[in-house]
Amino acid sequence: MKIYDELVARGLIAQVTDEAEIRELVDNGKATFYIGFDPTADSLHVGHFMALCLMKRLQMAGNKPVALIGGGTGYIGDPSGRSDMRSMMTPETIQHNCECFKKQMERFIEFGEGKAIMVNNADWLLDLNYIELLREVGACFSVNRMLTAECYKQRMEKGLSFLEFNYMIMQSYDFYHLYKEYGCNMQFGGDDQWSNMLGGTELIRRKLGKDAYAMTINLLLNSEGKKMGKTANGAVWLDPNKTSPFEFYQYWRNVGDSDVLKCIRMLTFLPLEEIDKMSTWEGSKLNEAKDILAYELTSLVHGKEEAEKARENSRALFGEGNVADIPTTTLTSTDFTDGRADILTLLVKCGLVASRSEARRAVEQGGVTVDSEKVTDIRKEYTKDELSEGKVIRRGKKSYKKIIFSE
RNA sequence: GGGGGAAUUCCCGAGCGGCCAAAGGGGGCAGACUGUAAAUCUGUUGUCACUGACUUCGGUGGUCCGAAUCCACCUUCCCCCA
Repeated sequence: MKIYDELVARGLIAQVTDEAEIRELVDNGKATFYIGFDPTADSLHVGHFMALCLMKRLQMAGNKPVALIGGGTGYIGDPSGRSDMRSMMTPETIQHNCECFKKQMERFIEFGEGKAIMVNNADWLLDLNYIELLREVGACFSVNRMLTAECYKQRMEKGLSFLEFNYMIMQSYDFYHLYKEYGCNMQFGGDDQWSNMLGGTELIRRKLGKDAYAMTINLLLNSEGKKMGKTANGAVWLDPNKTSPFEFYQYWRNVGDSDVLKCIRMLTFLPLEEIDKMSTWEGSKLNEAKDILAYELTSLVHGKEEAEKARENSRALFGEGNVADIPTTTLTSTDFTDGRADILTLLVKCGLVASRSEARRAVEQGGVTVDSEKVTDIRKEYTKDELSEGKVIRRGKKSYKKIIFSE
């Protein structure tokens, strides 16, 4: 199966400017394509991960990827897919985020001679001259047309600043620049980028009279149409310090039944035939698919070893087996009063709850377990001796900590 | 530039000068049921020394025995006209 068909089969392709032409380019390794990443945070997240996978898939098919870091566009902020204004980032933050992105990307994609290249649009955007730009590029855009773009329509009610309105122009300029500089003839991006990407192809056509192509990938939505990769605490990050491998694993282990197959198809590199076999699985059998999904992804992002650990710990925690390596909090004498510490203190100290009030509630509602024994008394106390061996304290089904006393 | 409106707890959103830690919904958390799923039901959701006390309603002052509620100024946002 050629790469284009595979992308279709995996449900990745959302919109394309010219299917026949793109298929031809991509299948024969003749595409030099770019994907842009705006440094909105100090770590990549799942959405970026999908884009990186796409890069990898296309790279394996012989195409040349260009990873663009939005060190320049980050100064503006993309209004697409947002109902509110982005807060402006300081140059320092942008710089820092760019560095973080760069490091993370290098783990997924091979950069170097004849391989992928990485560029930063700060290098050409920051020095643009306003008047020159207006004359050179601004003349090619119709405000009337821009306003009809879906991404702006959504913002017409809430308000759209001129700053953000210009984002599309900057992104278009990027494409134009890369086309001239690197012969980059194709752009990929999330489906919310469609209008911005079309802006680029059009600019290239107008300025250079050449054709360039754009293709968007489907956003990863769950069965309810909400973006995946988000938790109550924010995004699921690729940085192990922000989202631990275990949490990462658990996120995927817990996806809804109706989303498992889709995720496996879109995010993993498992062969399609194997995935098709899974599609007949039903009911509790689907748990196996979830396990595969979680393992595969954790392994891609954090490496085999971490994936192995996360899987083992999960099994130990939710099934049988010994919990081998779990997050541990070490207490010292100062955490004890008269050599004792009550359950509420322990819960707070190990970070399972935010306050003593919350700890109290958790205990009162029967959600706290110490070494598999339910704790119901909020005054229950533990001595240093009892904790010197370490105890596993668990809040609810899914959060737990090992707590240990050490002089 | 002129006129009008708004700011409440994680979010949306009610809120009469005392009965307001503040309705309702969403979300979160916990429990039951399960398959670490979904749906459903129940409880809970400011803090603490928890049958009580303390700190919250954009900010700063003021009126009052008493202010989320009234007044003044400030900040921010939105709408209409230009």
